[in-house]
Amino acid sequence: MEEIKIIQEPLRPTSLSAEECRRLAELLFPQITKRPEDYEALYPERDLPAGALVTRLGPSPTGFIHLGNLYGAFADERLAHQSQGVFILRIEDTDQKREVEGAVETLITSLNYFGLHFDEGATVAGEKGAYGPYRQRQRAALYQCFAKLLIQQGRAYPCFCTEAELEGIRSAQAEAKVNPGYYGKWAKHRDLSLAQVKERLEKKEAFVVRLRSLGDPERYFSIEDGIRGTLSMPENNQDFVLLKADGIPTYHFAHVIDDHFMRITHILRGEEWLSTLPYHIELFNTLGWQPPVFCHTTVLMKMEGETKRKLSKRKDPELGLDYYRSLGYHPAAVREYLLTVLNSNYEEWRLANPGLPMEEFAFTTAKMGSSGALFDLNKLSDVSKEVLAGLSAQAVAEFLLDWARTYEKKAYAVMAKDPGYLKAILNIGRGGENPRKDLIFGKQIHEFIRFFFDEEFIYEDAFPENIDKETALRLLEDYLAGYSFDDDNQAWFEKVRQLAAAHGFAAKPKDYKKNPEQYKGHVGDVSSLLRVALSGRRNSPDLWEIQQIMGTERSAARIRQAMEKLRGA
RNA sequence: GGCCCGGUGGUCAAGAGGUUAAGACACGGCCCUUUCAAGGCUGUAACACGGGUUCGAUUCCCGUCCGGGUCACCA
Repeated sequence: MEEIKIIQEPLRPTSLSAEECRRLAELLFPQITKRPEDYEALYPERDLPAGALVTRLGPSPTGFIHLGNLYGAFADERLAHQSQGVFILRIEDTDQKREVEGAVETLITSLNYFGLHFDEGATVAGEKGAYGPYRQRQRAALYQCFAKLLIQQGRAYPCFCTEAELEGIRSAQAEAKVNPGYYGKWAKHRDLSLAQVKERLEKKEAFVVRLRSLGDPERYFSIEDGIRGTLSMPENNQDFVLLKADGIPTYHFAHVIDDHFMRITHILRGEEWLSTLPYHIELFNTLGWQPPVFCHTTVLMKMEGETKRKLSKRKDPELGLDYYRSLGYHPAAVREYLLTVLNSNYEEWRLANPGLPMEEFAFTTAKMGSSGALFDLNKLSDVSKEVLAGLSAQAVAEFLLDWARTYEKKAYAVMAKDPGYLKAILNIGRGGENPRKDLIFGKQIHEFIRFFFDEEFIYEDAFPENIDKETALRLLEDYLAGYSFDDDNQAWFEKVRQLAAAHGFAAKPKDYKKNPEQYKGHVGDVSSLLRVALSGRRNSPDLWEIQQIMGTERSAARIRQAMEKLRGA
């Protein structure tokens, strides 16, 4: 990775003396007694094989994750695990207001469901790993230690501005047509004297800690992004907030400190962080730490009307992970889909290696796209069909039942009654060179196979219109008389041909096409009649096979039921 | 609006200074076929625009346009 230009000479050093800075720090953080080097010792460099990557997922516990989050998380997971590195779950709970009860548990369960497992970090039970705690609010003392350090160094200061004062600054800036923000001469409390601070403190005024930025936005630095290559950005000059009034850090401060002390090597995050990268770089430089490799992923987009839009948790609840889970998408299918979106060469690899587990694919950040990808349901379906077609009937049956048990209880009761039957149904067209691919997700599979179950059987389609009622009844009656479970597929269909011929239908469609006036129809029409009788549908898998699975009794009952229906009609 | 990131068929995308500009999904046609699914063959369809640099630009540079992101004591 390329070296980052270090921001050097202070533009406007603090007006306080070194001694005053020390006293200020002590005044603000008397309770902080640990020193920076204590933390360096507490969280040592990791002893990992060469080339091992340490990545982290840092969700905020707002109780909702969508496909876009999974997308990034999956990249993190692959990078860590394929390099024998470490994959960490860190809960970024610095915003108490937005926290949702139980969100962490939901989050972990969901991620696990989709095959993401963490080596270190927060767990449902608590946490594991030597670099914890992994919930940021529990690391308050650590952040405060470094806030204190920066104040000692004259690189941070307390700011007592109220909401109204900040608003005043913003409107003045708007009027003057300059960039908004707390910086330079607009940073009112940047040069408060020690006495002034004391005075406000005595009045119990709340304060935040801000960085005393030394950057100059006229100057640019370049940085190598793991996904996007060389990036050119202006230096930061914002005195952004490090510690909020409650003593809890902002994302910016927590991110830099945690990623340093958890010894993270690669930071994957959404491109919405690109514009604050200069904040983070200034912080890393100020603290004298080597920044990890930044990898800014593209956000997953959604089509809204004519335009693309970033996935939003508020507007797109249907893109929430639980949505896919509740519809019964197989986790492997979702993973497979995500991988095709994540790495452009994955599909190619998959085509060449149909049988290999996806873990063997060499995932790289360089192959990740940097333009916004649209979530493509068609593609997900296709991938899903492919994945399900590759599983055994047993595996599909288990998956289907697991899904139905929680999301489709009635269906579960029906399907679970006879596991052998269910398995036989799901085995239709499975295996071999060109398996059927009509199963996509749980709910859809259930719809697809429900006609096999008497409890759920209904006539979804009408009987063929070109066969009159009398003929239809006679056909069904004769069919019933001639049917034998022991016939093989060919023998069975031969009988259907004969049956068709006996009732004035062409035994072969070609004959019918040649002389349509000589026939009532052709064998296909007769099949169609049988198909509706047996399955309630005009389209279904192979009829002979269906009857083999349903058995003589059930099949015969269906035929009789159809006759009843015809008579009644 | 400032700043940042992007722009190759409908979608996802490969690609290199000279290619007939891959592939996948979707869509159309044909074949196979008792329906469906699968399979085989095949077709429609793309380098945002304008300037440069160059013998040659979709590829490099600049501008324009378009899309997205971000400008919080949210992450």
